[in-house]
Amino acid sequence: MKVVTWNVNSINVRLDRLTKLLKREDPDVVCLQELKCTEDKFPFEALREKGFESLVWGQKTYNGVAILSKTKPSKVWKGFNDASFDNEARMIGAQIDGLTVICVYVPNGQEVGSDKYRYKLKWFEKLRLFLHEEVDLNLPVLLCGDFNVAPTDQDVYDPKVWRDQILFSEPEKDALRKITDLGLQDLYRAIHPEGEAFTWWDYRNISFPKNHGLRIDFILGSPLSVTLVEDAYVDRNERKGSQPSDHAPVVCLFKEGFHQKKARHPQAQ
DNA sequence: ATGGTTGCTTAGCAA
Repeated sequence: MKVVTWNVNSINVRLDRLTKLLKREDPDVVCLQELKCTEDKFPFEALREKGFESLVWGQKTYNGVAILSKTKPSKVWKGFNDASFDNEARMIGAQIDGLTVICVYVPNGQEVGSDKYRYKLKWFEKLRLFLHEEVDLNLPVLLCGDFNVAPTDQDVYDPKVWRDQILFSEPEKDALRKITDLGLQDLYRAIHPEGEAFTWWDYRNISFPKNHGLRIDFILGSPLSVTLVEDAYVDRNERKGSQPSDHAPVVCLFKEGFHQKKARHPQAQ
């Protein structure tokens, strides 16, 4: 059982790279962010030919999220069912053979102190409440996506430069920590407690050749999923070559039996 | 140095 999350920065520009990734990694589930297209322009058929059914919440020009699966996923959420947040396509959730998969594209925030920054912090709090109230974290749950926050000093190339900057400010880190405090563990760090593994490099300033990156894309897992993690890595090579996304995919490999896992302590309602 | 690059859309915004 393999899960991939990737901010593609336009699904149609990245379709060729995506189909090669599907062949190379042979994942079971793929979470995509920043589709930058509406559902009528989403390449359902091209992905079906590669063996994947797609669940899509699109938006014109901006945002857009999708979950691809070899087995047909059932839609459980498109957004928070809250009109004050659901004008932007940033969250989609699916049930896939007893596994709950939630795919998020957290707002970037643009600049510390801006309106977009305040919206980002509110969005994080909405996500936390949603997870707390609507998701049974005693079951196998994966929360995957672009969180637009680097949690620790080793997740940025120069913590002194990034101190209090967007993607690394303390309120953003606190907001992410409140998500992980629900019991959702960073599965990359479960396998690799130390060391750099950036997932995003700005297109500007030749950031990638200088490895001026941040680790802001994660697969977070509920306790049952942590017990089954076998491996986790960043597909850094995907950032190389012609027309890359500015993000690299994050991959998580699980032992067999994931779908059979049942909660030991069903959540009291 | 208020820069730089990419994508969507077509001059300006978002990242």
